[in-house]
Formats: sequence, structure tokens, C-alpha cells
Amino acid sequence: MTERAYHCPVEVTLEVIGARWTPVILAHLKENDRLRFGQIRRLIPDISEKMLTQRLRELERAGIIDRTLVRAAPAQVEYRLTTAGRGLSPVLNAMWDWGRQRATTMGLTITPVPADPRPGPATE
Amino acid sequence: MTERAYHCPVEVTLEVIGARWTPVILAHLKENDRLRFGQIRRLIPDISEKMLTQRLRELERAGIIDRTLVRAAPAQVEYRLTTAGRGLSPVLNAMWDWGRQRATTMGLTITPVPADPRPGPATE
DNA sequence: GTGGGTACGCACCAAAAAGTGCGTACCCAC
DNA sequence: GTGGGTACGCACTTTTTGGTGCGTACCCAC
Repeated sequence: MTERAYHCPVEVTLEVIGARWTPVILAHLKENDRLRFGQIRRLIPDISEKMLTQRLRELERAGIIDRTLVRAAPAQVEYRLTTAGRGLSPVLNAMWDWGRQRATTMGLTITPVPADPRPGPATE
Repeated sequence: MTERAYHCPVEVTLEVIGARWTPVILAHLKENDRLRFGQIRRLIPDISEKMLTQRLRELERAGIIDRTLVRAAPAQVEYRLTTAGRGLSPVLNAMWDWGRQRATTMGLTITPVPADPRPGPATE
């Protein structure tokens, strides 16, 4: 993650959002404004908790997201994009759009998952 | 690189351009239209030849770039974005712009490198 | 009082990614 | 004829990344 010299602006961008899952996390935060740890985890079923924590810490350090402790007791935190983070919207939007387009032309299916656990009885 | 189910369009995009250096390579191809292997290598001083070859093969298979053998003898090939690849321009532009912005606000320096070896005498 | 949810940190191990060095085949300049 | 540039492929090792499982501290529902 520590690159010394940059020879292209894109390298700078990648140092911030180049790690695995990072743009996905940010895209969800852009879509949902504020999300709790567990919500992000459910929105991205394939990410492990360790990964998610790690990425969130990195983004926090980079000043891209903001962590707020909502409740201390049974820990509850909220993440949201900072102003700097919102500056990434064009990147995230473009990635979102291209992915949708690509899925269509390649016949891929995208199955979104709700951020909150199903409230009703077991859906199986 | 093989992900089965997608839960967000951004995941689809990342499966194509998520590997290390990939967006940098594409950004240079977008800027320069057509580039030879050695030119890309010089434009990205920190990439190894193995890496570059690998990424180029992946992008070729994904239909994002196009490889043309210009001369067989002392092998010379040219890479360029396909139509599908040019569809990534919004993403690449956004990454480029954000990186420049970020470099400015963070006081980072970007030192571009020429694609071709210095032809004249030492420029220093 | 027992289990589940919340949001982690830590340690250990497996897997994937990347670096290094060597070989190729040909051309050209010196 | 010797060395350098062109664009790689291959094998081997190292580094990085990520997964798994365990522990925490507290609350709430049953």
C-alpha cells in the first residue's frame, strides 16, 4: 500500500481505492448515505468480517469515510462518506454504470441483497 | 479472479479492472491510443514485465484491448482499446481527475515518464 | 441463564499474487 | 562477433493477501 513515486494520477487514485472490495464498499455508502457495519456486511455477502474491518480502517485513515459510534453498549457504529469521499462519486458512478452495462451484454446476473435481515419468518 | 455471483454492479467492473495496475495500463492506452509493449513498460516504471504481460493477456481475453503484431522478426506488438474498452473511458477519466485532485490537496508529486527512450543526448 | 446479535482484535495458516532470473529468436549497430 | 533492444514464456521463490476460528463486552429476547 505504500508507493513512493507516482507517474500517473490513476496510481494515486488506486492507492486509495485499489484494494479488494474497496470500491464496492464505497459504492454502497454512496447509495445509502449511512450504513452500520452489519449492514455493509450483509450488502456484500462474500466479504469476511476481517476484510471489511480492514478496509474500513484504511478508508478512515485516508479520510474517505467517517466512523461514528452510535451506541457503546452492544457496539453500534455508523459509517458514511466524508466530503472528500463524496468526491469519489464520479468514479463510483462510472464503475456502477459500466458494471450494469457489462452485466447486460455478458448475460451476467446481479442479485442485490437487502441491508437488513429479512424481518418475516424463514424465507426458505 | 473467478467470482460466481454478483450483488452489485461494481463487483462486475472490478472483475475486469480490479487487478493491480490494470486501470493504469488502460488509462495510458486511452491517452495514447496505441502503444507498444515497451512503451507501456516505460510509462509505468514500477511494473515488472511479467505483470504487464499478465495484465495485457487478461484484458485481451476480456475483450477490452486488442493486440496487433506489427512486426514478427524482433517482435513488435501494438495494443489499443477495443470499442468495449473505450466504454471504460468515463471510469478512467474519473480516476484520472480524482487522482490529480488528490495529489494536489495531499501535496503529492506526479512525475510522468516519456513513452519513448530519450533519443537525443542526455537531457540532464 | 442461554443463546444470538453488535463490532470488532488477534493469531495462525492457506492461497494467491508478484518478483527474479533464465531462455528464446531475431535484428541492428558497432 | 558482441551486445543491446524487442516481447515475451517458464520455473522457482518470496511476499502479500485473505480465511478461519477464538475471545471480548454488552444487551435483549426467550
